[in-house]
Amino acid sequence: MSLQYAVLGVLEARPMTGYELTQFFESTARWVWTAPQSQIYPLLTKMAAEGLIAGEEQVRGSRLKRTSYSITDSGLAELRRWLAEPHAEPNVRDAFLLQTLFLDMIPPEEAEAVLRAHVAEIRDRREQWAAHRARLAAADTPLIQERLHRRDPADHARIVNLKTHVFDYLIDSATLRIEWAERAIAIMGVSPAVRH
Amino acid sequence: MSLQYAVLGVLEARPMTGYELTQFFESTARWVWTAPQSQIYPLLTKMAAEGLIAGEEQVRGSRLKRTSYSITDSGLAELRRWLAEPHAEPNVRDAFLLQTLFLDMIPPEEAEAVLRAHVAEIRDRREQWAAHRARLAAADTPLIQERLHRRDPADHARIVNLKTHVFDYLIDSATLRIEWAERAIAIMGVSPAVRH
DNA sequence: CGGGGCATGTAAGGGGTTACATGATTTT
DNA sequence: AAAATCATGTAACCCCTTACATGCCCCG
Repeated sequence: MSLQYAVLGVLEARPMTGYELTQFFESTARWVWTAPQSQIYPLLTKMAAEGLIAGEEQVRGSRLKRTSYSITDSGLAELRRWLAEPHAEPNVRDAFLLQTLFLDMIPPEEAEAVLRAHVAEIRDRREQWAAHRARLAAADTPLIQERLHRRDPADHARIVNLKTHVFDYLIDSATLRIEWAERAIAIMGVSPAVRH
Repeated sequence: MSLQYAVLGVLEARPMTGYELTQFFESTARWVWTAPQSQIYPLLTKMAAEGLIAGEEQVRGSRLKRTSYSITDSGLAELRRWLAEPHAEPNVRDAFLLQTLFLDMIPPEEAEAVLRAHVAEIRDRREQWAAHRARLAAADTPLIQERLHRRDPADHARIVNLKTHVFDYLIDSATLRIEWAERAIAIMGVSPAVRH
């Protein structure tokens, strides 16, 4: 249940409500770990019951209530425990590779269209990762600023570098996949160039 | 439900029993799509009911029964339909990147140990992918031989190239991840070299 | 005759997806 | 006054994981 640790990691920066976490996991965090709203609320209830986070009810307007959750000492300890532990890699389950494996069973033009659609999608993702990487490198997101605020300034560069490095991986892996898919198109033998 | 299409793709090479498919998805195919035995048998029953595959009961010895499943015309058509369709990329959910993102919260030595364990695991996987790639490139697995057998010899090179290309991706992505994790260790600032 | 491989099932539980549902508050 | 946004829930369903369960066949 990694989502739990993603939530703890986010709340380490500052307290948030379920709504804010939902926004976050459907927007920014989406690029490393996605979670829909229907997963967030039950998880917060469960984590609060376990004492990993503490919820404080706030009143907006006259009646509307919202709960702001902050990480507890116990939550921070549990996060640190998880972080220090190596975890087995999940099983490989890549639908796109599976599809490519059998692409010789359909006409080359159709196979090429599938590969091109994939390239377009990965290009989009890469752009968004690159944009976020730039914002992180400049320490220009609200969350990173609040996070750095309570850390030793001597460590700021190291923390920012580590986070941008994660996005570097996402960007580089997208590039690898794009170039790989383009070579796959050549192998399919549609392009006259490779037919020589 | 990609497992269904993985099964169809395998059965296109030759008919197999549930047991053989289980072996296959826990060994060779494991490197692209894993599936445990408990998923295979119910799926085969379901697919046979839908007419995508046809099961033929065989008798081994006096009483032991086993069912050999072959792909039907309808199954082949469904596989081709799926292959020609572009599929949306799944949401990103990478527990290791998540862990790395927060690795500044634990002592550098512990963080380094986590990264090194990861590198070791990916190295193992890369070796096995490379071994399988070599076997594929030489058309030296039983399945690829049976698959090629019923295809136009003019297409053999293209089919083998496409399959080895898939394993090239797995190998290259492992290399990327290893190098990335090693740079992450440098960023953690444990090694005196980077501290200058 | 015992152990390992062949062969097929099922059951419980976790996590994720999609969709439905409700109501208050703020903005236009 | 309507529309957008804030805010929180729930329910059904699918896929996957782990584990338990059963029995036959073949080889040594």
